Amino acid sequence: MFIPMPRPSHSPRSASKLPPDAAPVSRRASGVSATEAADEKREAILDAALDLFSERGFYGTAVPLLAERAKVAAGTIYRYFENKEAIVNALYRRQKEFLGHALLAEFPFDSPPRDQFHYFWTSACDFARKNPKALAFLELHHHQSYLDALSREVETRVLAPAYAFFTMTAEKKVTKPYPAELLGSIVWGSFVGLIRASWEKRIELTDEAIEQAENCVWEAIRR
Amino acid sequence: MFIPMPRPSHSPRSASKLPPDAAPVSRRASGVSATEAADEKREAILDAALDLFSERGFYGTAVPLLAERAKVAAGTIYRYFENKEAIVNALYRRQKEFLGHALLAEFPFDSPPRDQFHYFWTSACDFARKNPKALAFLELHHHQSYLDALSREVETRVLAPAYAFFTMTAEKKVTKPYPAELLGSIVWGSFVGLIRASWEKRIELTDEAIEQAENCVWEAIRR
DNA sequence: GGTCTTGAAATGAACGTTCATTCTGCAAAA
DNA sequence: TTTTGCAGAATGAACGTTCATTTCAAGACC
Repeated sequence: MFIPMPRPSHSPRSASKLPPDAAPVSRRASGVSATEAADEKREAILDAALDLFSERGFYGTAVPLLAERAKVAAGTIYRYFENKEAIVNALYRRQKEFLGHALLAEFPFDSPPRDQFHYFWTSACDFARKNPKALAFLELHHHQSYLDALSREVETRVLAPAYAFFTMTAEKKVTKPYPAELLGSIVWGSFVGLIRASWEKRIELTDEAIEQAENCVWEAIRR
Repeated sequence: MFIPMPRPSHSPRSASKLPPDAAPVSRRASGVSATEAADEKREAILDAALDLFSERGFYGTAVPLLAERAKVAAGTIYRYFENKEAIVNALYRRQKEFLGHALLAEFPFDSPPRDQFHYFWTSACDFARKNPKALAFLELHHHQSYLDALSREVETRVLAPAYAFFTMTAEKKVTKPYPAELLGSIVWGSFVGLIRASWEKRIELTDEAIEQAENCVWEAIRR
């Protein structure tokens, strides 16, 4: 039988203070399976969070539901994350970095700008097709109040190469002599518009449609 | 002393069934001031809802906070709206219609497509500058699960003229021979991208920037 | 005077979070 | 080889709070 006890008003969670963004690590350095299991659980929580946050948003997702989806108990979540905000921030950073890597992984730095743009456009569409939830999550949670300074920093860092590209191409007189931020917002806006249209079944995201859109957007920015 | 009563699981709100989207109306047809006062209160609630929903989203906005912002008691809200969902739906419909009217009010039906596009682009940017919250609300709540069939119908109806425009201009060989939905998603996506960039202070939405963006987007779609 | 409107208070449900307890697996002891 | 001890991981009921919603006494209005 359960007997409720008077509880200390602010117990400092004993000795182990959780590092802000890391999985808890077993004390023995040699053992692997325990750490792996912990990592798996953290992954399961983040996977469930991606599912739910991208569909229902941050406030629309209850922690107990998140726990159920991740197949862990509600309390377990708080072994891996300080609170609900920490989950959304960890996920945001991860997905933003993931997107950044997808766009930069094989970027043809030595190719002409038109080819570089082609690489960007097809990589971005590929990312959207393969990771629709990741993109939906990033767009839905972008610039929200619960994102912390580190998440915003990641955002800025991932965006930086795009501005560099548009500054460079404008200098080379390949693209229009407009601010890099303006061209960037049109390109990214078009991309998001296209992807959202495909999510809402207004268009089908075929290779042909992607190529047509690329053609449009290049015409938008080229001089 | 309060004696809790068993409550009907779905009480039909006594005699007067609230019409889904109208303010409660006094029974007398001649009287004005009471009806006006009721209308004012309804407006105050919708105004507060626009403020809060556009900043914090649907789930992130608490009804008591909404009441406080509208300078009305929480209970009063339920005299004007059946529930929280009814508020967001009423607001969505109103703002979508508002946007539709802004874009169609003085549409130059007899002008050449390029001029029509210019009218669309400047009207849309004007709307975004004058009603940033309305646009933020519409973009944030677009295609969300709590929007009902009527709201989606309004969405479709307001979108229809845009498709008609792109179909017509493609037939006239003015714009690229691509599906209207594809061109539409690129144009609207660019517009939203531009406006969001201005909200996030990445660009300043000057007349010059609007003109440059218009130039880009027209180049994107023109043949 | 009778009807309608109001909003403070009340309500139960659901929220994020906590923590006493149980489970688990390995290492030392037997 | 088996048993025992124990620390870390996991659990889920309970907590205090806040949520959306309802109630109802008192005032406003014709």
